[in-house]
Amino acid sequence: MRTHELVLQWIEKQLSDGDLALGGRLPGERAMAEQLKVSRTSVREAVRILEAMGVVRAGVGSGKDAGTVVIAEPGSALGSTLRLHVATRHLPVADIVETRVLLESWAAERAQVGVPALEEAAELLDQMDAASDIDAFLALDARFHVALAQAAGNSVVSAMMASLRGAIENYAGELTGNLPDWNATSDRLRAEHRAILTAVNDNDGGRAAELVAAHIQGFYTEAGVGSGPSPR
Amino acid sequence: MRTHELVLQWIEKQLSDGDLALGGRLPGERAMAEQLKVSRTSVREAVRILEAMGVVRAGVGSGKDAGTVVIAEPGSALGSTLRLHVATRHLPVADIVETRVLLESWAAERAQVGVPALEEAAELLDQMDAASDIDAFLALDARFHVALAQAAGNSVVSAMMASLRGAIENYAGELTGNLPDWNATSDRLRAEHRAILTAVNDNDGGRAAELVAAHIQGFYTEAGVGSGPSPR
DNA sequence: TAATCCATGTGGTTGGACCACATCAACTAG
DNA sequence: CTAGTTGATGTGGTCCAACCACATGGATTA
Repeated sequence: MRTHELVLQWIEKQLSDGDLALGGRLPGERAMAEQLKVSRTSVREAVRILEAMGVVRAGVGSGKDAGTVVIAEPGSALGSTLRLHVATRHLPVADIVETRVLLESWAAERAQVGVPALEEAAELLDQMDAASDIDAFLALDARFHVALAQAAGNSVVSAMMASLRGAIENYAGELTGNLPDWNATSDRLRAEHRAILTAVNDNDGGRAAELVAAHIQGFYTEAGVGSGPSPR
Repeated sequence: MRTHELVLQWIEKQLSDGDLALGGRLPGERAMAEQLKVSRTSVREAVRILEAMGVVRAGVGSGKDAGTVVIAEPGSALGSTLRLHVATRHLPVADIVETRVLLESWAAERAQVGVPALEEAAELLDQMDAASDIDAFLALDARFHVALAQAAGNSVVSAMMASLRGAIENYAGELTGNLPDWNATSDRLRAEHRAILTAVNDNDGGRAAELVAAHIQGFYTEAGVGSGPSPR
């Protein structure tokens, strides 16, 4: 077993045993190295991996944001992983879109009316009406879909949703340039968003799921993805 | 931007541009360090992250298994990430089980008859009949479910399925000790597996999906998970 | 009293050294 | 000429010692 894996094991045990909780701080790199009888290099390699997994965040200096603290951001970590595998052509974009339809439909069908995430989703729609440029619109769009997924109350589904969205984020941004009429498209997307949220708030899960599926597939089909092999 | 992130960016670009393909070898750590004008340490940190993401595999020595090779194993990488987040209590086991039901039901419904994965699944069932100890049974069980998921032809769903299974693998192993009668349980599981595979081969996707959902939920319910808060 | 300076502790980076390992070519003994 | 041995080579794995940038907070000073 390699040295940095030993460090990883030790930290994972601290987490499992509850000795290290969310928001807690890891010992300094030098302290851990001395305690585990390994070099600081190996400790750093382990911390790097945890950072890539979204389990910790490292900050320099001293005070509030300093040190290596335990966080919980599986979404961005999974997103980076998926993005890399998309780059290797091992994961086709079409499969990611299909999976996104699957997860988001499920979430829309089970979204619980009255949770904070739905209120946030409604606010985001208002902001999208006022959004001027495409990038701002897409950023709000991403947050809307994540909020919708959160309303179902399954943190794993939420995390995977966010990661799928993140994995093809740049890709989606490039696609908008190919659309024939962005204004028309954005108007349609806005209307579809409203319809989805209305269906959810009416407790019509089945309809919400159908609308979500059509919404996502519609966008990528219009942009030239979703049917046929991945163009990337 | 930190130095190792620069290296990551460079490698990701090599992958995106196709200069580095699956099965290809990265330049040696010393060569990359010199080329990118960074220290070998930073290069190593980047390689570590890619290794944790299941994008590369590092091997010492020389020859066939030596050097840093591009691979594609998102499943195990995502599994490790999820396992860590379960350790932080951020991802409840119940949510993972629920997500697994979602993905596997979907896959069972869309499994394509005649693909190699289904043949492998059938062979695994035969091996499970001969499995003596619990661990061997569970290992074959895991492979069966992964094979079933692969039959749907969506690599993202397959990878996520494998990762979910891996994230709670140890957990599932511990649970079997709490079962009242393992022999009875394993007989039931075997029968359910046969029924699922039969439904798939009969092109009865709906029934296959129902059977899979009941199969997974049944196991975890019997073992004391799936309802109520996570016990871990 | 208020502004400044510096000691302290954090992660970030570097260069160099050495190790274990696997291969392959050159060499040597038969 | 063949078969076995040996050493050169190149890979990742590990460690060390030093230095940097940064943020804080207490000591010092105007």
